Amino acid sequence: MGQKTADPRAASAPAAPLTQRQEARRLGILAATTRLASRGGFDAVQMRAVAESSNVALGTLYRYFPSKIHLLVATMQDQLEQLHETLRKRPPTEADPAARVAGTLMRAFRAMQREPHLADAMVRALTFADRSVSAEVDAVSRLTTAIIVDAMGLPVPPGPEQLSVVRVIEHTWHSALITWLSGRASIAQVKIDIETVCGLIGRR
Amino acid sequence: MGQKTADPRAASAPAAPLTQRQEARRLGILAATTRLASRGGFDAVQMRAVAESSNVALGTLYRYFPSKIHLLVATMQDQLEQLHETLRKRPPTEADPAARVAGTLMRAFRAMQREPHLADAMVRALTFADRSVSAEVDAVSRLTTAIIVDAMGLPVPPGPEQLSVVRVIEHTWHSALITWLSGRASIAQVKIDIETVCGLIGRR
DNA sequence: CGCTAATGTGGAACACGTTCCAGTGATTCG
DNA sequence: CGAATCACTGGAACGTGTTCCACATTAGCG
Repeated sequence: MGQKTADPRAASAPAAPLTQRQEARRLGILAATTRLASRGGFDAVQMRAVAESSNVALGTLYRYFPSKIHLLVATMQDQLEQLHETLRKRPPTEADPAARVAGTLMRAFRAMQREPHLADAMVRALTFADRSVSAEVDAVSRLTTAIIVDAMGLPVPPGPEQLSVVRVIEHTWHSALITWLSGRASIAQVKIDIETVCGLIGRR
Repeated sequence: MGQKTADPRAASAPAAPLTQRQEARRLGILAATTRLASRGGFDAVQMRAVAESSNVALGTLYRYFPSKIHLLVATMQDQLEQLHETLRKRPPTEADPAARVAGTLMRAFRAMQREPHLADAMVRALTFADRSVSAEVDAVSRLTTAIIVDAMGLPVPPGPEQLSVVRVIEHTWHSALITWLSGRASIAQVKIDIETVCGLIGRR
């Protein structure tokens, strides 16, 4: 009676396998979301509009993504995966680990500047998410961590102290992004903040 | 035409003076908000409920606070002012500036733990706020900065580098709070993150 | 091929933030 | 005191996220 079988994508791995059609639908929804978000930001991503724009019924949209927040967090995950891919192909070249991390984050930041509305939608969703989205937000967080750890060029299993530093960098990254998106900090200030926090790297 | 006279409290100082009745109303609204938030968090702060609970018509509530976000950010400002007051009376006693800041933030954190729902409502509002609330969010940010600067025991005008450090600490504080509130980080982890970022103090 | 369960469709309905308005005080100024 | 202005009330109305439901389509499976 209760469960209507598994959602088509509970967290990431151990969910229903998704047929081709379903995967295509999912991607279509994410594409529509990106499109709408790139225009009007968070507010423009209206569930009815997403459904229409991706040729899917509202109920179906909600079956794939149980809330607007889930949808936008999934979009962020999508974008981050692309970024991670790009970064793997052309990794940062700076000599100093701290500079590599700062450079990587600034690259990501520049990508956000190109699509500020999209960035707005994704970041607002990320920080507004409550416990019901924690699994998905966690996935995004792991991705971000991976990107930073890669940039640091750490030996595979980083120690707990290094992980703390990475977490603090991630905190600063998110929060600085928010202050920029809400117009309370300039691009230059975000840069300074990122560089400042990267000063934590390579110290004990 | 257009402006319906000044809102009863645009940002902070240069607004309409507010009569006693009005100030009382304002405080009543904030009290009702705190009450409701302390129970059910962000979702429980429903504008109709706030209006009813503070014996004010919905339209009046909106005249005082133009949105739910404004209302919650104002509540946070209120709480922070109280905290600042408390801290001024009993300042941190640690010898090291970094330890003083960490201790101060942990004290604030403990206050949040006592009212997690209230904290949830306020912090979610703070990070969800868009440009239309930037003045109010800025006021909160200035208050937070003041608290941290006080704890550092800095000479009155801190240099730009020190201000960057303070901003990074603030970023970490907000973001760590969010991860705790959404159940993705433990209290211990928040403590570690705060202590880690405080390692930036007293260097350079 | 037909049966059955799972999926998808279209749309109504509901909740809550927000806006608006007509009427009723309350306050101030002449 | 009278009049004008402003604030407050009560409530209707609207938009958007979310839920629900009756029906249609699809996909596997004997």
